[in-house]
Amino acid sequence: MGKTATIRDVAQRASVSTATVSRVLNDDAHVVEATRQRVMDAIADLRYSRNDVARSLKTRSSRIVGIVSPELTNDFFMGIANGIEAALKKLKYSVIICSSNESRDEEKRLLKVLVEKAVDGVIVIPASDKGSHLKPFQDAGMPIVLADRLVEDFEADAALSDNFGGAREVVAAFIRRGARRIAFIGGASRLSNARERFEGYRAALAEGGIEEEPGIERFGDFHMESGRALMKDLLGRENPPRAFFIANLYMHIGATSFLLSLPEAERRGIRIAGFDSMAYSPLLGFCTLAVEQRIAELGGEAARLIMDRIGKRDKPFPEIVRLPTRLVVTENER
Amino acid sequence: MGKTATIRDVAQRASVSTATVSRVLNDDAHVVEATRQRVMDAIADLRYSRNDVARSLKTRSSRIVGIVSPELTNDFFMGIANGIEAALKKLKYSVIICSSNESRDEEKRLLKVLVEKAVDGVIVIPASDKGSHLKPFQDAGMPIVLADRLVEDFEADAALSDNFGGAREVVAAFIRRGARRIAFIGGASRLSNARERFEGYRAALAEGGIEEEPGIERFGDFHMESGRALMKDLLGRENPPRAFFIANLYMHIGATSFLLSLPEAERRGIRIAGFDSMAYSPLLGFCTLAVEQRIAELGGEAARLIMDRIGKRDKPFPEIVRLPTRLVVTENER
DNA sequence: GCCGCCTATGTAAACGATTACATCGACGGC
DNA sequence: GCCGTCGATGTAATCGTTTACATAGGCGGC
Repeated sequence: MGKTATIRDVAQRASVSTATVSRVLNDDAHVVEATRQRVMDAIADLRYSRNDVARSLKTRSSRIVGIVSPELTNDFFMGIANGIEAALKKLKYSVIICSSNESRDEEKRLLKVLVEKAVDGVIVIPASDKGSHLKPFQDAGMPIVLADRLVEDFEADAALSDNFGGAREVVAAFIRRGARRIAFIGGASRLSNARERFEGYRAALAEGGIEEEPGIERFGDFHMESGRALMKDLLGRENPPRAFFIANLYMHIGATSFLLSLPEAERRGIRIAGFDSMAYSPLLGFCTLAVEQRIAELGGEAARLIMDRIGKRDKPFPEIVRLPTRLVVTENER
Repeated sequence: MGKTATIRDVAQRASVSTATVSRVLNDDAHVVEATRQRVMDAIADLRYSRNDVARSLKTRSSRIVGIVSPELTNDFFMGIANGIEAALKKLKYSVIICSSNESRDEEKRLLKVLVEKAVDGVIVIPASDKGSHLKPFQDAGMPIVLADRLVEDFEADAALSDNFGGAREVVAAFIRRGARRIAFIGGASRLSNARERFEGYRAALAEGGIEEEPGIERFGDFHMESGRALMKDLLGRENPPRAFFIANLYMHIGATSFLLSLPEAERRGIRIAGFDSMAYSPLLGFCTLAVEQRIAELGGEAARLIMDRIGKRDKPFPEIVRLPTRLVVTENER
């Protein structure tokens, strides 16, 4: 198990200089076919594999983009990561995916690590509604792109879903299908996309001529437990609603699991319009409508944005991309 | 936006040599407190950040471990990745997570990329039951650890669940709770963990004095669609079983979603024992029992194995770790 | 007071690639 | 036949660290 071969070994074996080897490695023109072939043979013989670390040092480009996600075990975030990875693969870029565990401090620490690793850029799915801790990195020249949501005190390119439009569309469709009194369950309105979805809901109500009823609007935190608690809460009040718009998938799961714990009679006739659908959505028995985000495309756009920003670091203004959502009539309704 | 500061700039500003700066950066002893302080100040003043690429080049260690997973959008695999990341973080290691998209060729390509990136080791969750394409990398000196399952034609350290024991335990419990005629739905028996789970099921039947009935044993491919189809198939036969052991979560979801599409009367009394549980498991309404894998620990063990292997590359034999599972009585049963 | 040793620090050579610049033929135009 | 040009290849500096080795005080023992 000798040391791995270097470009010098290859050069020697092919009787050329390292410059020439490097040229064939990088598909440079200006190298005649015969030479190229000799080099290729030497590479194969020696099982040479280029050392990208050395390459990165010299070229000051690691061809790596960092992704910081609040969680790893979340199909929505990983769907975005997937979209990013697929898009970047074509450009021979790789991706380092890190979990901030929904902590702002960890997010900051990860940025520091990624800077040390000399990634060419970072795509952040923010863990909170704050962004000030990202600023120093951006100021130091690190390209940063936001995905899924915006944050306070920080401006950057961003790839987002049209949360407002999606919510409005699904609630409007819900109304067309006869729902009148529609409760809202969603994330804290301090978070950009939660707020946008809530506003979309309100817009649809207004356009449908339905009076808003603040008593049946509940805000939680994007987690199952929260969805479960809010559903319980709403059903526990006097004259409970029977139709719900639940603006987040995990809250939707939690709410549904609460419904399943009720006696058959109590839950009959309950209908839900949701946001997002995933592999396990067929299990969401009360769901009749949902809007899907174009998750992979969202990742693809984030990838495009980061590459643009890497390419020309002084693009004047942040570019915000809004992806349309898609209305889905759930099978469950039939 | 000047160039970022280097160790030389820091050295100059602190009036020491680069060697000394490097020493304080690496917590080397042999540097007196006053000097250390001066260096720290210079680092802060210049907002110096170490260039890990150069460090890696010199030390021949990138402090990065690659993870190759068949999918990103899969909470089970990402749970493992999470466990790995958490364990490695303590050792100042980072992680590159890549998706092989369940393709062996892509798996191979990723290994090549990771070798170029000079990762210190790779943890592979195999995309198939074949492993021969991993051998050349191992032979070339790359530490490789398997997670979740074993493969043919390739020997390496591995972190696995006790699939046999887990399946046996849950099926035995199922029998104790009155199930007699238990159908099997699982992955192709060519895959190591699918086979092990099937054998666990058979063992439990044998121990419970229940005769095996090959007609109600079905093998699919670990996906929702497959679970759905097999459930449909089993229920479509004459004298269909009412109790099922479904040896994989996604098949379980698929099977459940088929049940939900049936009229109430037809699905009444059906009971399922499952493998794994996740955030959305409360939605699996027919499930009464499940075994949980210790997913995070599995990742932690994989991390330990890879670090061991990185430390002493010539450990004689592959080490196989089997993690116990945990029986869970599902809320749904109450 | 000298010697040896130990501790803090400096010097400079790597690590393995890329690439600006130099070189060297060959070839075509006149 | 000479010169200019251009295409293929080589030479060697460089990227930012780490680290083996050198050095230089300082101090204790005798």
